[in-house]
Amino acid sequence: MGKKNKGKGFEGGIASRAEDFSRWYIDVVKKADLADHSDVKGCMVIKPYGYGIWENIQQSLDKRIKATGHLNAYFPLFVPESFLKKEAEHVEGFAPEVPWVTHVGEEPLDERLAIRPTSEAIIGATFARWIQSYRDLPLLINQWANVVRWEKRTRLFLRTSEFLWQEGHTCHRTEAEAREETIKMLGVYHDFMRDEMAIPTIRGIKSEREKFAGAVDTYTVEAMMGDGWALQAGTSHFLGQNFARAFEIKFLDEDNEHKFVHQTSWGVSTRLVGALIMSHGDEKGLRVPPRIAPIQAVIIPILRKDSAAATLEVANKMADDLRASDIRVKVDDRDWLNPGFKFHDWELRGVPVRIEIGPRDIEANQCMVARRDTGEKEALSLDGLAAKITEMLDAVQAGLLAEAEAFREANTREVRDFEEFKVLIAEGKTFVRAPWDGTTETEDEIKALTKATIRCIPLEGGEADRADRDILSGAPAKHIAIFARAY
RNA sequence: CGGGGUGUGGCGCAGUUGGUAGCGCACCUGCUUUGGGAGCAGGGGGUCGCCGGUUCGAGUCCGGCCACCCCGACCA
Repeated sequence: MGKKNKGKGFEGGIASRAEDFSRWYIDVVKKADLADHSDVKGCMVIKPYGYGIWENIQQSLDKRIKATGHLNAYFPLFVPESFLKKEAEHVEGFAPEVPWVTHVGEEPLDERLAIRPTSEAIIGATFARWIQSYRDLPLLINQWANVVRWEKRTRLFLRTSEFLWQEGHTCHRTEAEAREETIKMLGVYHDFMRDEMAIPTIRGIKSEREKFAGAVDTYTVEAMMGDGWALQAGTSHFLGQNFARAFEIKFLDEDNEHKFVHQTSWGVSTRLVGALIMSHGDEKGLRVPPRIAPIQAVIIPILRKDSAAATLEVANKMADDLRASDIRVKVDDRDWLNPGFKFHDWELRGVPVRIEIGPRDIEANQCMVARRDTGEKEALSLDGLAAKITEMLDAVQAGLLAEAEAFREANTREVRDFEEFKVLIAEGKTFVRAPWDGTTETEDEIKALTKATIRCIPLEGGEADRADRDILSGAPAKHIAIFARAY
């Protein structure tokens, strides 16, 4: 029995988040039933609960993508080698991690097929046929798909050989319009992550070294994880006319001239589930923001032999009432587990609100309600419960965002001295804002010396002062960049 | 691709100097429990990663292979 022993040492427990963050992450993914390693190296099995989170991310983001005028379509998984090779930088960037289909049965194919690492090539070739006139523009397409990048080192959700994502591909008449689209979709990601996932992100532009193979400019939304490391949560690329030239995506303009389109592409992936875990998790496990949670409230009936049926009936009725108010509810009616076990179980899975209902409560026309984010527990009347739960879910949503914002603020520093820079990075918990001379040489040297990479030059606050000198080289600074250890 | 480590019931592990496999959790049955990880009793489940060698006998010793994990390199 010994309840005291059932903390850390308990078999069902997880590693301490404070002591071993990466072990904690794996434990949460597995014990909260989000995903598992598969029989294929580097690939994962996304389990129903984890997939439920992804589905909510998908549905919610899909609405925003459609609300900005984009339409969903689907393109092939296979990319002919000749297509992939058309954009030189692109193929060079992806070649090392592309798996190839070379045979059908025993017959070799005339041309081998890449399993898509991303779809610029196959979509570009298609767009060339779709577009004739300036009246066909802008062309605003999105696809939900799986892609494959054969990674040498993988981590559940954060970097797997196959992953699920969304990739937007657009064509525009002018560069200005395409650039505007690039920034607009970066904003859609930023707002989506803030409003739905309670994850604050920094919008910025990537350095030459970190940008997408084939892009002119790559923009990113960078998030700070619970250990202070950075995670690129989404990207938006201004492709210029690189792919348009490679695939001859041309249109006849008003002035009767053939012109190449200006393109963008942008994406987020199942990595967002990893971002969610590492942003909001705590020592007890996962904390899922209510708007994304597959289960927003779990009802735990306190079942006693003599009153079990009556208690269950009240619990089920309560669930129906909450569902009528669009709350996603589950009644945990497993009669072979005691309440204490269930409390821990649902806390580990991060369900935002827990409702306990037992004989004593029923008598008093109340229930006990606990918030996952703060741990606060209070008695609430059964009358008008749905409205109060809805209110509480909003409070949890806001609370998680506020906590994440405060954490990032507390762990961001503006630095002008390289010694201080080194110390902060070595401690590994900080976003360091520092002047950069804009050269790849300096960027590489800083990385070699400290392991810190330039996450981005933030769109807000990325301008260097005239007096600023590069943190390492001492040369006049071109930007204020954000440096951090990154996943 | 370099360095290190680990492969034994579903999971986590133990297994002395070689003698034919065990523990915890989980699972099944029954009874008692149930408001912070329940108790008792009974029960099911393993060709010890693979191949070969040494030996009367190998989870244990030797050789080869494979897989996975950790650290690095690499990774829009």
